[in-house]
Amino acid sequence: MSSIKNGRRPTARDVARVAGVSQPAVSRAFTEGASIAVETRDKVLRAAKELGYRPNLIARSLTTSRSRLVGVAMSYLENPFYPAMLERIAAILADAGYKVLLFTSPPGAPCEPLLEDVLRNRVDALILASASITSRFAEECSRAGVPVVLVNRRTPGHRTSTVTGMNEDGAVVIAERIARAGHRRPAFMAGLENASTSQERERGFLRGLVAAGLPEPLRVVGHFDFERARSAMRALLALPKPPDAVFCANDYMALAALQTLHEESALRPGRDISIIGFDDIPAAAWPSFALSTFSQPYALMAERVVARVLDQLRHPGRPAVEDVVPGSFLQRRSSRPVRA
Amino acid sequence: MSSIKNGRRPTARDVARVAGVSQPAVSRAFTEGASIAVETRDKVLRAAKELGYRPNLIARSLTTSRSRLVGVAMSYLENPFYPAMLERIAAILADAGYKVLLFTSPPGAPCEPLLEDVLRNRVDALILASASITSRFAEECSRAGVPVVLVNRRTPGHRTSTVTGMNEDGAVVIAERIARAGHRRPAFMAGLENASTSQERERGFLRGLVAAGLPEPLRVVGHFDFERARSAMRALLALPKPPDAVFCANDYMALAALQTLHEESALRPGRDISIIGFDDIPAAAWPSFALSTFSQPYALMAERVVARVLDQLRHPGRPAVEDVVPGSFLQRRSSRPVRA
DNA sequence: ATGAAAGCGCTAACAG
DNA sequence: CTGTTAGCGCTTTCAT
Repeated sequence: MSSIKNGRRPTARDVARVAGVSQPAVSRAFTEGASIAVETRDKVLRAAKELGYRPNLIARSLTTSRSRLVGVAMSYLENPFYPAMLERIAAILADAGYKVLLFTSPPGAPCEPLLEDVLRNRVDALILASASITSRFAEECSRAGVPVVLVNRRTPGHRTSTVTGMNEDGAVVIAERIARAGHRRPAFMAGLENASTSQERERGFLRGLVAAGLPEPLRVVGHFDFERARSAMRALLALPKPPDAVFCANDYMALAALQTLHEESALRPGRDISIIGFDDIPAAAWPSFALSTFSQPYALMAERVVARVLDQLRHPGRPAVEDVVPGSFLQRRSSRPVRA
Repeated sequence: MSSIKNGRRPTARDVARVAGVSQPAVSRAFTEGASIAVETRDKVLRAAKELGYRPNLIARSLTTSRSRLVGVAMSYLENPFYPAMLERIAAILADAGYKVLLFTSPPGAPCEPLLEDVLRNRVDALILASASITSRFAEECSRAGVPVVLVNRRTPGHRTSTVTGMNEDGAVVIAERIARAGHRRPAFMAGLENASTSQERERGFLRGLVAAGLPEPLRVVGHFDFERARSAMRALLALPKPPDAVFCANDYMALAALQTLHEESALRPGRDISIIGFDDIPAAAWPSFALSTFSQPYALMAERVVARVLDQLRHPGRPAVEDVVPGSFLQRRSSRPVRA
C-alpha cells in the first residue's frame, strides 16, 4: 500500500509524494501559524495519517538550532523535596513546549562531568538543582549561549540566576523561635559542608542566636543523608549535656533526627527538646511527625525557575537575577511553642 | 584569534580548518575506534580545545538515526518508590551511554497523549513506569521500531516486555500471614482500579484468603494517593465491625493508613490490627512506622528494565519477556506475627 | 589513514 | 499560498 520500502519511518518527502505537494508544504502543514491553504493542509494531514508520519524533531532541531530540550541536573532524589519539584518543573516546561533531559549525578559529585554531556546534547537551557556550579561551568555555558538557572543552590560571585528559599532569614526566624521558647542549648545539624543552602541556613541560625543572646550552637553534620543524620543525632544525644533544640538543615534530616529521638531517647519532642527542619516536605505535616519547619514552596519555586529560564531564552543577555521565594515558619508539634 | 564569526558555536568544519585537516577527520577524532593516526587526532583535539568545540549530538543523531535517548514516562513521583527507581534507571542508562528524556503525566492520565511526543522525539526506546499502555500505543511503537518496556505495570494480551515484582504471589503470602496471625476480618485497600499492580495484588490476596478459609475482604479504594488513602482508612474504621487486618496495595497508602490509625483510633497496629503494605520503600523501615510489607527491590528492577531495553535495542524483534523480580515478606511491627 | 562527495529530514529564504 | 534551492553539522561510503 504505502510506497515506503521496508522498515523505514516515513519522512516529509514520503508524505509530500502521497499528498501530491512539495516537501516544504508538509513542513508547513505541521507548523503552527505557517501560511498554508486549509485544503492543502488537509491533504497533507490525510496523507500523513495514512502513512503514520510524525515530524522528526531531531531534524527540526538541527535546522532551527533549538532543541526544545532543557537539561535538569538533580541529585538527592531520596529527599522528597526534589522529586516533587522535578515533577512540577517537567509539567510546566511541557506546557511551554519543552522537554526535560534528566541528568542525575551521584550525591555530592562535582558538576563538572555534566558540562561536556550537557553542551554536546545542545540543550536550550539548563536547570541545576541540588548542585553547585563552578565558574568554568558557568563561563562555558554562557559562551555557548545556554542559560543556566540554579534552584535551591547559590554560587557566590557568579553571574548565574538563582531561585532559592529564604535560607538565611528563615534560619534567623528559627533561632528567634528557639530563644523565645526558652531553650538554652541549641544545636545545628549541617547538610553538606559545601552546599550553599546548608551554609546560609547555618549563618542565619548563628546570627539569630547571637541576637537572642544564646550561645553558639553545638554542631554535627548529617550530609543530607538519612542514615548519617541519624548518627549525627545519636552523637548529640550521647553528649554529656545534650542540646535542648536542634535545627536541621533540611526536613529530611529532621525526620531522621525525630525518629532517632523516639527510638533511642526518653526526651519528648516539643516538650523536652525541639526539632526543627527546613523545606516543609509533605511528610513534615504527617501526624506521626508534625515537624516544625520553615517552608520552601517547591511548586512556586518550580514556576519561578521555569519562568526565569523562559525569560533568558527570550531575552539572551539579560542580567542574572537572584530570586528569593518567600516562606514562613510552621509551628507544629515537634518544637516547643514560644511562651506567651 | 579564532576564525569564528560572532556567537556561533564552533563546528567540525571550523576545527578542521584550524587543524588543517578535512572535516571527516574531525569526526573520526571524536569517534571511539575510528581509524585515524594518533598525530592527526592530537592535532584535531588541540584545535578543538582551542576553539571550545563539542560535537553536536543532534547532528549525529540525524545521520546515525539513533538518538541515544530513552524516554522514561513516570507519574506518582510523590510515592518514593518511583523517584528511587528513576534515579537508578538514569544512572544505569548513563553508564550505557544513554540519556533520559523524562515524560511526566498527571496521575491516572491515559498514556495516549505521550505517543505523539515520544515518537516525534525519536527516542531509541521507551520505559513506561506507573503507566498502562494501550494496544494502539504498543502497535505504533513497534511499527516505529521503538522498544517499549513496562516497569511495575503489565498489560494483558500485549506483546510488551515487562519487569514487575511478585504482585500476585506476594499478596498470597500476605493473606497467609494474616490468616496465621489469627485475623478474622481482612480488608483490602485498592490503588487505582485500572492499575495492574493493584489488580494483581488484589487477586492474589483474594486467592490467599480463600485458601486460608477467611471471608472475602472488605474493600476500599485509596487511588495510590495519600489523602485519599487516609479517607479510605477512616471509612474502614467507621464501619460497625472494622477490619482487623488491612492490606494496602502499596506502602505509600499503608503509611497513610497507619497514621490515620494512630491519630483517630485507639487500635494498636501490630496488636489489635495489622497494617501491611507492598513495595518496601525506605520509609517503611523507619522506626516510626515499622511497616510490614512485601518487597519490590527497585534497584534490581531498574537494572532489569535497562537490561531489557538494551537487549531489545541490540536484538530487535526478540520476543517480549515478562520478568518477575523476586521479593519477600518483611515482618515488622505494624502487623501481628504469625502464631507459633 | 585520509579526503571528496553524498545525504540524514527538516526549516528558511526567496521567487513566483 | 506554494515550489525551488540551500543549507543545519554530522557520519558514511568510496576512492586514493
